[in-house]
Amino acid sequence: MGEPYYITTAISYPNGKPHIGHAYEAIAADVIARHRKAEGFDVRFQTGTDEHGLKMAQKARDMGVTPAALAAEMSQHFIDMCDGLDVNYDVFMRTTEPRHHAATQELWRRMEANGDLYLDRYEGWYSVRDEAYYDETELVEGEGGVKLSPQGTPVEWTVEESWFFRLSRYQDKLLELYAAGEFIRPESRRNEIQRFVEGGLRDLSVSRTSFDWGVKVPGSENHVMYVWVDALTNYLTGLGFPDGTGDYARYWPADLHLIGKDIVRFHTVYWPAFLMSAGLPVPRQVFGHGFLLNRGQKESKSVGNVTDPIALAETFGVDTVRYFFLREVAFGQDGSWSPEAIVTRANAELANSFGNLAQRTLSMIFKNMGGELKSGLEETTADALLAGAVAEGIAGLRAAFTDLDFSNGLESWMKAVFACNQYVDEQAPWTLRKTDPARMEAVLTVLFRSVRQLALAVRPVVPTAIDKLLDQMGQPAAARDYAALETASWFDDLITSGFRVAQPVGVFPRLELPEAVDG
RNA sequence: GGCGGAGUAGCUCAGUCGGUUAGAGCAGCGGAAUCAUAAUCCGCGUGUCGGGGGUUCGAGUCCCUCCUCCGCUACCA
Repeated sequence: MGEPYYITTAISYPNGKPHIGHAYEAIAADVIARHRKAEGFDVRFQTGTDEHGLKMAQKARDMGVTPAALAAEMSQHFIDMCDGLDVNYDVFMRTTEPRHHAATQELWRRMEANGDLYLDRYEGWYSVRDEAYYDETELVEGEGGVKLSPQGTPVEWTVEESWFFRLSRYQDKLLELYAAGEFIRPESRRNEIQRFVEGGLRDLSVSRTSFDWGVKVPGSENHVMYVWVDALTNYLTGLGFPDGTGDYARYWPADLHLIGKDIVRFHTVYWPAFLMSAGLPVPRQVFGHGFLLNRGQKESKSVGNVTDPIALAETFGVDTVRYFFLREVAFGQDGSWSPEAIVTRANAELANSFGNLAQRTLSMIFKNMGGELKSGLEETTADALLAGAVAEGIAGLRAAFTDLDFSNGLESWMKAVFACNQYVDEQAPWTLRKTDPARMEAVLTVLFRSVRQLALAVRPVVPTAIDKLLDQMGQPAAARDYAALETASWFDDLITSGFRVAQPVGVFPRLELPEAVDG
């Protein structure tokens, strides 16, 4: 067993179907998980749904179903999305599960035992019609200067009993946490949060009495917990907390919470404060990724450009979408996508450069060597240079991926692919076939080895296609992690096994631009 | 209002501690090759590095100022 590595996505609020942002985060997390597995880590990957709160209760009421039934139905859409995108999680956490209620209540008790919870009054602008509090800044002005909610409903200043968390106590400790290392990434987010905390923290209202669809406050049963206490705790529940042995002991604290930039504050201010209060270790890193923009525009129902990620994957292929998201977008920044951009990128890099390299290599071995590989062929300087270029490209990918810099990692990999195509053209095995057959065999063998290395390297991103390729190359299913890159004997073992390359089948076909893509 | 980020080739972006002719990919143009998914390889960029001012022997890279866009945050109404 390797070193433990625990990664989570944010849990999704399932009051609608998954959108492209959910898919982006899930895919990125999956690639991180697969990369770490390939590097030899003992990976635990958790995702899930956050099913409590007023909106879910309201929606269920509107639909005439119970909140629990609605939650079960909607949660399934997120499970389906993961399945459809090859997102291979270990745990799918649902906050409505009894074990989650138990875990959250235990966290609450520990915060209370530490003297950080107290009962007071929550005051704010409340809309009876919306059953929601609004911040002063959210309010709009109606006729005659009357204050209205963003939905245009009347609001009144309301006072409600609420439990409060002494967030103000944790200012210094949080600032120490930020200063110590890379707790918050990217750096721009860290700066923002740091300023926010430096500006002083107010105690946080952490319970509500205006609805009951949530985790009940221990000893205060007319209160349910504030959504973020409930939601954030899922990261512990999935490990068996409060049982401190087993998975919890092995995987907590989390190595990485991968989240969207919009919820960085909850994960980097409230969450570590809750954990400190409860006497638990805080996660090692929180990474706030950017948003995916549709032709530079945020997707929204009002604009009418909402994309169903499953439909996107069906149109272009799961591997293609995964590759595009990680290759095109600088991780941590917003990125833009369009069908044209996906097709261009996929054709240029996956189909034309790498896919065609694999195809021409395997095809020539099949046709000119009877599919049979040979060892002991003479190596030239050009061969050694190519091997070096491939090794360098792969090392670049691995280092960049460890740093969550996917676009540069894949760029490094592409440089190695380009080097291979240059090598093919310079060596021209189709000419050597007539002039120097032995050299041709050596060249094709070098290419076979290079393609294998490149395939293994990029497998976390495009697992299905790469597995199809590695199958055609006789690579054992059990030896496809990065350790296989260093295995000295694999080539001789392959020859010994009597493997022969068959007529190859392309794994990264060229794409046509579809007529239209929508949900 | 405060804090922070960004503005570099048609497009998307790199440009480390300031240092010789500012780079990559895509697109475009020309050529080579024909093993391969009409894929590949080679060659081709006179860009006001947002505007202006300054420091310096020398600035995309530092300072000031202005413009535009974005993020976080505050407040007034």
